[in-house]
Amino acid sequence: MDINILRHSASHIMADAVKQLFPDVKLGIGPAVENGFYYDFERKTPFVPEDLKEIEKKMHEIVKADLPFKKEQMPKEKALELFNKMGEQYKAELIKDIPDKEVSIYTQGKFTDLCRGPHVSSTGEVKVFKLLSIAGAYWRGIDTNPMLQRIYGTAFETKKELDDYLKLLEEAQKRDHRKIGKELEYFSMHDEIGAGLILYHPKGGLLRTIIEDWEKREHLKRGYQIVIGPHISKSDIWVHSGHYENYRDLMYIFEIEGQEYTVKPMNCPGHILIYQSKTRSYKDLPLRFFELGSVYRYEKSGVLHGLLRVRGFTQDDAHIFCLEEQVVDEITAVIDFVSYAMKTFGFNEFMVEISTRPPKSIGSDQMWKRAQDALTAALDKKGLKYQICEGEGAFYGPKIDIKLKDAIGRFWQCATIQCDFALPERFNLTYVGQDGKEYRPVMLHRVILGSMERFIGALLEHYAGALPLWLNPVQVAVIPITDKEKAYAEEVKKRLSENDIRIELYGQNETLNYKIRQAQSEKIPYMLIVGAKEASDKTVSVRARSGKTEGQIKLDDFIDRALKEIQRHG
RNA sequence: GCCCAUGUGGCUCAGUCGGUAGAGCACGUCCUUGGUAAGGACGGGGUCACCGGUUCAACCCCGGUCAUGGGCUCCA
Repeated sequence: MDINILRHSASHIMADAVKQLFPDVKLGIGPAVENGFYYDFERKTPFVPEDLKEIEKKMHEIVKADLPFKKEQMPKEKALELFNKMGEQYKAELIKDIPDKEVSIYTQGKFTDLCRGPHVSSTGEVKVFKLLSIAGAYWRGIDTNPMLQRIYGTAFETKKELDDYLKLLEEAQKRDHRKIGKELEYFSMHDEIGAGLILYHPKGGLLRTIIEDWEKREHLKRGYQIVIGPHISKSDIWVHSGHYENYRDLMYIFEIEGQEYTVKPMNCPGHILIYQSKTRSYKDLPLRFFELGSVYRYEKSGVLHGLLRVRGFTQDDAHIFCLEEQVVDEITAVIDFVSYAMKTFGFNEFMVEISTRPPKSIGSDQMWKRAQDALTAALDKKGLKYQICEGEGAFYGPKIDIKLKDAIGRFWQCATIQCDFALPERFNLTYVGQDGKEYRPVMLHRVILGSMERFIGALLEHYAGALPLWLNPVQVAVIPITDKEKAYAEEVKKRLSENDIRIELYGQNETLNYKIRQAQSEKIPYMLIVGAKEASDKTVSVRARSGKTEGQIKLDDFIDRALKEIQRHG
């Protein structure tokens, strides 16, 4: 059976139950969605969590009654009359927008709904379901429309599938980067600093440094040049670029001595100015400018979410200026870079999307077509499958988005590649061709990890906080059993530090068990336990984060092993 | 920005039909020197997010603000 049909039927049963319990509600829509279903209702007083239990109870009654879903086809006018009579103004509005002459309605028991169908044959088939949450949602998703009350639920064919799904939700909650970030002291946010602004604690700062160092090395290897721009600028540059017109409301703007300034919301114009700082020849291209660029955007308060949606963030941003005939190769190289990055950071699967021209955009149709053709050509060359998202592109060009699949199957938007024929036009960028004439370069915008913030959030959730050795801010905990081994513990610390292994010495006056527990809950990859035996033999006893222990091994052997593991990014 | 919920020591949370608060963990001191996930005792720490109102009296009731969470809309 198609799970979506089951869920759609479950949503009708829920609406039926809600109507029975709260006759004054008006129906919105109730489709099946990715992991379940929802139904929107207009109601003066919002639903409360206790209502969900009552609604579920009523739903079980409806299921038990095993009422058949009856389909009826009728002319639009008749349906309109029917739903108007029922006082369902939202349904009436939907009917008016249906282009066909006839519409179908479904009825189970006393509940009738406008619906394309299909449905299961009777309510008795919907045995396994659960209501999950209450939320507000705009009628038809338009923010000037009234806000309806939405109830989310899910349904499955078997109890086991439902239990597995609930377990997955629980697991996701355990991995929540906000929880882990706090527990493991990676970062924090503060009322006094402001919403969406991140304070990195020592461990978060170190993790970011490790990632940023990796980025710089890898970019230099691939022919990028590192550039750095200021965090504020006069507004003029954004007027020139067109961002001012499109995104003024989302920019931090302030005034100094009558001159308007903005906090940088993007890195591209800076890179463009660097490009323009001298006459460029076709021989210079491609030029690849890379910047770990911190940008600030005044995102609406309601969209902020942990590290995933913030107001201040640092992109691993680069702009590639190239000849049109180099575009496909450049995009291909970026895709290779992304694959390498993903593998390095431990993500094994990904999904690709192409987004096309949005309603609000600049540039000619011809430019958009050429840009999009270049993107698809590169993906085809790599043999990658992709989905097309109509109208989801940036205002200056189409883009490729790459989403990483994490350890529990969720997707994270990180890398994007955007093809831009528009900004070079707007800034009148040129290069001198072989014939001595001026030509327009193509500009590619791209990020590999996206933003440090979001990527760190993704990493923490992917690994549930247990970062691999090369990324973990603390790689080794040295745990002396008693104070008598302190001198040897210091020696071990020194030897590891000399080899650039990041260690923490657990020297407190506590029991061995206690210290192991601490190191374990901090998710430190290796614990080296040193007692009298180890001190006299110059060895360490190794306990891995997994709980696996091994007897004494030579300190040098451990260092060797650890360095190798770090090298292969384990 | 919109709808709903939440905001109590560093953390997790309890509590008061309105009479200025409590636990565990963490922290400090002392005792304990212990072989692979919590040794013991004592102690310090909160103007109950902020501002205003009602009241003899507000952490608790009302209004506003800020922040967080679940969604919607949005994401150059």
